[in-house]
Amino acid sequence: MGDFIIYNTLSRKKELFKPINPGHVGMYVCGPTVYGEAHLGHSRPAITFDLLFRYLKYLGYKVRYVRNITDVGHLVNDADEGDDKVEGKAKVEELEPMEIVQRYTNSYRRNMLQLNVLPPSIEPSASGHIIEQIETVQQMINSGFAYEVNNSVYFDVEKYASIHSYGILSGRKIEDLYSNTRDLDSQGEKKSGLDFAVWKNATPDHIMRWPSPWGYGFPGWHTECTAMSTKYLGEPFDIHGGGLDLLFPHHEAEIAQGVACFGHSPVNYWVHNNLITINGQKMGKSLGNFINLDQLFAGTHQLLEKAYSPMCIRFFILQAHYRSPLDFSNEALQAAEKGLERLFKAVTMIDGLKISDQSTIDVPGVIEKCDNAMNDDLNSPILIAHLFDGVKMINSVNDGKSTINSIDQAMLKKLYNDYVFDILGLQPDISGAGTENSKVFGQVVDLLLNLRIVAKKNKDWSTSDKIRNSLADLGFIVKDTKDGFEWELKG
RNA sequence: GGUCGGUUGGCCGAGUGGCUAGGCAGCGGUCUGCAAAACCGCGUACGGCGGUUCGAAUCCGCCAUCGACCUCCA
Repeated sequence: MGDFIIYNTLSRKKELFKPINPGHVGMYVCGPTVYGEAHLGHSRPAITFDLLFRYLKYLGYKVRYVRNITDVGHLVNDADEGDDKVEGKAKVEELEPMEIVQRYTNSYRRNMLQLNVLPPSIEPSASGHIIEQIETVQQMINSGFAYEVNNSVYFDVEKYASIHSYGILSGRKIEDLYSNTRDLDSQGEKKSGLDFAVWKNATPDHIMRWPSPWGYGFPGWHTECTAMSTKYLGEPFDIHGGGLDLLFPHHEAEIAQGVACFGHSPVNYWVHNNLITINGQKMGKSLGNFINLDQLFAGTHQLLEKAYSPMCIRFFILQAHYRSPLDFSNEALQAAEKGLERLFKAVTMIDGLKISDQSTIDVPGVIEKCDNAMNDDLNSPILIAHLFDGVKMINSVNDGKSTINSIDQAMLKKLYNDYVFDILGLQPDISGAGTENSKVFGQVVDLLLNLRIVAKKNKDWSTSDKIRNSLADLGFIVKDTKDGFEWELKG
């Protein structure tokens, strides 16, 4: 567990990571609201924190990773008015809200599996933690930072700000917030426009409502994260992650709620991933550039020139640093696709490299650079750059222009296993490989190409080209090597 | 309007006060019956204008521009 540095939004600095309990890390990440298909936007935090999860484990930490499923409490329009998102979707589709929740939870998990995102240790849902949330609300009332009005409970931001500082995470000043609140009229029953609901009264026409000390209702939009993160990770806990768009007000409110409940800040390290744009534009439903992951994998969106595999998407996202904005375009994705292919190809060549007594390549140097890159705030693009330096070495040895000894070969093997597969979580497409059918199939192709070798020996170029061209028409790429051939089937 | 963050070669995308990022595409070469792959070499970029400095793409100021957040959003 070396010196792992991570950027903390709270201090706006890179900090040395030190867990509360040596050897153990508690991490909470804001998961999806399950009222629609998972889209491109969901992939970035999932992959970013998957990378962090994997790297912490690689460093030897025992990690408890909690990622919630929000299935209640997020409102469609104004913060404290309008319908619950899940309930709204349920009405449109004429389904039980829990059917909506189940359907989109399933599809989210399926998409995450495709992206090779590891399942979190615990995946709690808001609707399954109503009792905990009621307790959290009660704690806020007891400490004097929340008040009840007409069967709803609101967080008293003004009172909180008079004692603690509201806005430490997002860098906002309370005065600015007042002057910038767009809609002072919608204050309604709240004491102040800045106050937010922690428990909301619900009339009988709401389907999703639960009994509470304040009557029937549902929890406010920030309550679940405070209740569930501290239930499973304690307080304070180590890392809280999420998209940059959640910084304000969601995470700011979580800090305030945590302080109100426990008397101290609930989280040591706040980590935020940047957002994704498409052709330089923000992704938005109204802009027509909202791409679901299924559409991306199938190539069925009008902005897509082709389908992109989940691994291509994963690699593309990892080629940018998690705190930088990332722009999706067909050109960029296709570049990533080709690069990834080259990387995988080199990895499969390591085992077959010719061993020499001496190495003319610097394997330990590459390893050190890779470690340094990841230790510096998860710099996956730098890591990948160094892995490509290694690719050059592998190819060069394979080409007979450099040599490698057995020790370096073993180190190289471990390096790529650790970094490509375990940490970056990239995996070659192995669908269909290894089955009895595909074995026989491969043998048939080998047979044809062996015939071609004979033709080549006889300088019968017309036969040799016919075999290659015919196979090419069927989607095979044939490459001659010094002592034989290679082939692959393009999907 | 407020807060914050960008602006890097054909495209994507790192980065540091002086030392080649990397990927993709392109060009030239080696290899090959041809091709593909691979290898070698090449392009010499940092929004604009000032300033600090022996030296700035990297620090400071101003301007331009883009974006995020300020309202549910990953």
